[in-house]
Amino acid sequence: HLNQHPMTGYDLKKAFDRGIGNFWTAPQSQIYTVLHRLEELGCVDKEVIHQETRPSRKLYHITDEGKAMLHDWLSTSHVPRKIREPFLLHLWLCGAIDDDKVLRFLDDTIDVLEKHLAYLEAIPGDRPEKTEDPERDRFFWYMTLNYGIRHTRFLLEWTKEAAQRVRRKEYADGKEGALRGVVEDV
Amino acid sequence: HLNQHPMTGYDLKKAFDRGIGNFWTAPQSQIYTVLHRLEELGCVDKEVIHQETRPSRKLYHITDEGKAMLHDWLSTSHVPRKIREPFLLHLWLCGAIDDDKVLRFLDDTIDVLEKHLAYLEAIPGDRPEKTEDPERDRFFWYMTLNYGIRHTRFLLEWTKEAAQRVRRKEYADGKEGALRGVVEDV
DNA sequence: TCCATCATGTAATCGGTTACATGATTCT
DNA sequence: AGAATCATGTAACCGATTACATGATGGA
Repeated sequence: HLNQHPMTGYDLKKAFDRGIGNFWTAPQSQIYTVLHRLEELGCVDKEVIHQETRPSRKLYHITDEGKAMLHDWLSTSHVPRKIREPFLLHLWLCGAIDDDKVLRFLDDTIDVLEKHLAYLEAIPGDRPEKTEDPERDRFFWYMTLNYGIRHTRFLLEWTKEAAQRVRRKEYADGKEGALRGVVEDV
Repeated sequence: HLNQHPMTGYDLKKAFDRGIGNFWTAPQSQIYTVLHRLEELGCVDKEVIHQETRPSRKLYHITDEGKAMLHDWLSTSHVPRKIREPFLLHLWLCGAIDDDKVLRFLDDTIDVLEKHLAYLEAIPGDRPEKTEDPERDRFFWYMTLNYGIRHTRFLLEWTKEAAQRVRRKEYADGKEGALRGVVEDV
């Protein structure tokens, strides 16, 4: 982001939205507060450009310190062991409700996922706003989209299978049921 | 949870940890504050049982109102469209660093995922603490574990593929590269 | 003797979200 | 005429996390 060129909070917000806006949006107020925080930490320098008619633009330049921190953060993985997914909580609590409610929930989920998948798949890989970016950047943008699509597909498949099992009432067969495809076919 | 039998905060914490502790843990303080909140909302009734030697236990019983709310929440899906995954942010920002750093990140991620997968796969499907639960509850517990494992497998596969692509420097071929398996084979 | 179990809370902090507030310019 | 773009911020709130605080009992 501002590793390449200095940016204002406003620019940053736009870049963010266009970049991973499909998976993550940050409110504009947060951008500004984070930018202030980064400034205090010495990660960025502020350059104020006065304007007559509008609020003065604040161009933020990344400092060497900021660069170091960024690179540091980027070169190690940050995969959480605990995936705080409401979906899992939901699933776990399904013991408390009866089958048709569970199925309503699962079918509802399938529906949402299908719509979302369709939406993601409809995003053109060569959208015009992207074409001005350097090839390598575009590649990583593609990768995030690819991830999103594949992930949603995975979710969809899994949920469909789960719904099948509930429909067929395959509760009893622990390993042979819920864990099928987990224990045996490794 | 306390839909079946009344529980204390302490019990609830344990049930929670044993239930979906692998994917979600809540600090003990949160349990208590949420319980207080639920009481104010009229979702639970408190029964105080005095004890000489210890703090008095507070048994919480779910009310009809609470039951209704729970069932309501459980029978509709809550899949977030925005999956605020740090991983995606990370991936997107990879444009800012060079290939070996990207690969270090991806390999690191693969490593973490492999360890995590091994951990999840080592969890016995018939752990003793579970066997006292009713069959149907156990089924849903299995399902959460199943989800966790399959999800981690998906992540692992995807990340390995991604690392391959970076290693082979397949940046250029947008659709044919990053989106392979997305655009064509639908 | 030391650790785990039982059993409850409060206080401080922190990051994120929503809502509020302003105001000129340019495109439709 | 009305919407979108440019451009910044503050304030209130809310949920989650961490740390602090207590203290008996029973087993290794």
